[in-house]
Amino acid sequence: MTSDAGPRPGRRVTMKDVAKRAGVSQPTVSFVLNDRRDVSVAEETRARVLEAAAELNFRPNRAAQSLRSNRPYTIGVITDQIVSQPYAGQILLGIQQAVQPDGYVCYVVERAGTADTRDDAVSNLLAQGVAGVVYASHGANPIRASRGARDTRSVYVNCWPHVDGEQACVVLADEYAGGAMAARAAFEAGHRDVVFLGGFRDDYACHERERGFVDAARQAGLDPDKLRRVYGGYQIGSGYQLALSVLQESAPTALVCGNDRMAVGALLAVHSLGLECPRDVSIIGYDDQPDIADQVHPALTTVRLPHLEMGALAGQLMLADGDPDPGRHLVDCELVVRSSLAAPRAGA
Amino acid sequence: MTSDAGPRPGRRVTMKDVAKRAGVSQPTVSFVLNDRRDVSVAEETRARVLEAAAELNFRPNRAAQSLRSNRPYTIGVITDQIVSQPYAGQILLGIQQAVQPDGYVCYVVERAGTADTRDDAVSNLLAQGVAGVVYASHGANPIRASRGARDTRSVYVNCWPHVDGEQACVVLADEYAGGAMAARAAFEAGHRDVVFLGGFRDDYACHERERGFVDAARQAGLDPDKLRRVYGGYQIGSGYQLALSVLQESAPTALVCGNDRMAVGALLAVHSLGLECPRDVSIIGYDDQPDIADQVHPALTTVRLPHLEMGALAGQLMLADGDPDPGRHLVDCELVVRSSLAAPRAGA
DNA sequence: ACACTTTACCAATACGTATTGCTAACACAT
DNA sequence: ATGTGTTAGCAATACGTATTGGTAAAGTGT
Repeated sequence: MTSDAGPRPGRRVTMKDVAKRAGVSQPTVSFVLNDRRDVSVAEETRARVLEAAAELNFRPNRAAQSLRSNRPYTIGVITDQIVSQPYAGQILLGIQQAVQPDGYVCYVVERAGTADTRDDAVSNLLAQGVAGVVYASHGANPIRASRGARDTRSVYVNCWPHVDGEQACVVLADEYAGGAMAARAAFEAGHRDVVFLGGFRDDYACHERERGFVDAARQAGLDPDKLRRVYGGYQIGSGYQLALSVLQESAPTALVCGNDRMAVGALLAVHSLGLECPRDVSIIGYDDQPDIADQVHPALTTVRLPHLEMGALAGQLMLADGDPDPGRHLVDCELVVRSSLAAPRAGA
Repeated sequence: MTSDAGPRPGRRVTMKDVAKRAGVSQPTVSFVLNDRRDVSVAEETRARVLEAAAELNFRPNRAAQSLRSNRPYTIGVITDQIVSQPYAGQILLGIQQAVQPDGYVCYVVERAGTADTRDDAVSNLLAQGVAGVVYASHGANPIRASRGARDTRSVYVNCWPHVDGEQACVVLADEYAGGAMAARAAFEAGHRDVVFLGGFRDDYACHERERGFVDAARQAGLDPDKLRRVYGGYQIGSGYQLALSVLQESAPTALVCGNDRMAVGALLAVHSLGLECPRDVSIIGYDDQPDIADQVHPALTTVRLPHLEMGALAGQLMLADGDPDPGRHLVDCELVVRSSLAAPRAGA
């Protein structure tokens, strides 16, 4: 008969139930389960408590914990259009995996819509009493912290506070290194006439990647100013048009694109001009967007953005003791080699 | 001096603070704020309480509420790869918008990874004590409810329980009507030789859409068995290959695709054969995937999946009194007309 | 003036956990 | 035997809210 306990059956198991079963008091159970080594519990008692808790499948009531210790086991995640972007989930997943071992869960709020509904959502979130807020955006950019959230612990992923407070904790991809990586791949494959198809010119990511491109060109012994650099809008259509005009104007052997969607557009443009990739033109993307980069023909050589890792880092920073480590934390990108990049033809 | 209250400054405002300011007891505050009309409170007192609460910007402590009333203001959302899919956010957003007015909050758990980490995540979620769980998947399919969640109120979005319990509450897009809608658009534009480029053949969505396609053909006075129907895998590459072989074999004037990515693949195939869309071949997608359907050239005529509405419905069902209304709740899709569909050339 | 109902409010308590004293028992040295 | 320190454990309490069971005052009908 292992089932002597079974309290009021509809209720969840509480510490009191565990205490009764182990023949100790409720505080003792609390001490044991929280591994409070500063208060002494006999080893044998500890074992009995742990066993009882396991047998009853005890789960602490987070509401009671939060109430008592005034520490909510909840992290707010405020996103931009990010939720509607495919890589958004990666960041979220990274955060979750980082905080889950400590029993934390994420409350996700999309700040789409009007400013009103957004502030509603955020204040709803703060009303719940979160341990902190992670701001995550779809593209690295400044973001306005919600009013009322100024005194809340905050971590910014892929964005940063709009005001000039240097103490903000910011997690970013190392876009400069990523841009250099993409460009270097082209140069090392032997390309000399490489065009940079950037995204929004004012964009942080675009700017950094271009810096990387320029420095990589220099390192390859080329004059960056001789290489064309054009700008568009991160969409398939933009990539299509930019590539079309670039290819009609001259005959570069490689295109380094602002992201994978632009690369797909470039691919369409190459096809529509009767050329072939990578035989006539190599194409390099950015993002490693799932179901896109690896699915087009030819599959894209691209730079993977470390969204999972960025989320994980944000989660760790959020849980760290004291204020989250201020400053910019850069996470490395990774070159993903597929078939859209090849050596230029001998004649080129 | 409006600031006579300010209790211990670091603390959140509680009902006691409001009570003191309004000159009443804490229970009275509770009655007023919860609009408990069954207990009587003088109109004048009620007003005083409301004013005090507003002045102090009182927010109820959800942890305390949950503890006392044994009702967690929390809904668990368990997703599949959905978080890494672009439309996932739409479902989530829909749920949130539906439950937010009631003060509920969503905990999102991605069940990616091994079965172990998944069960960990889910049990973590249940340990928090959620009011219910919404299962959301990226493609309509059966899903195995997590063990330990069997007695929890559940709503399934875009999926259904793996076991044959008829009492499950399921929210699905009306894929049959959507498929018919897509096909009808082609037939009504004048196309006769239309090919169905399906996704996974065993897939629920593919099956339903094909049923819609067949019935729409019949209604258009065509013999469905004369129309080719081929199957692939919902990816760009699959659409590319299917379209390529279909177009090389005969000359259909329209392709009805399993989703937008397959449609993009089909577009690539059309281009690579030196044809033009929609002049030579019309293409119809499915999903209305953001940044894809509206960005390719030509922009895709497609069927929008009502993810936002499905999420909202799931949220409503979750909050309904009593058990969630069992059965399949179908949500309508919507035809989105863009330029990839045109009338067939006169000669065709 | 009396009983009875209604109105308006409050004191007390419960929810499950974490923490702060306190007590009892024992070990050890004086 | 006495003091001192350590170990092991529990009783009591606090967190903020919702609910139960009162009580005092006012109103109503005779």
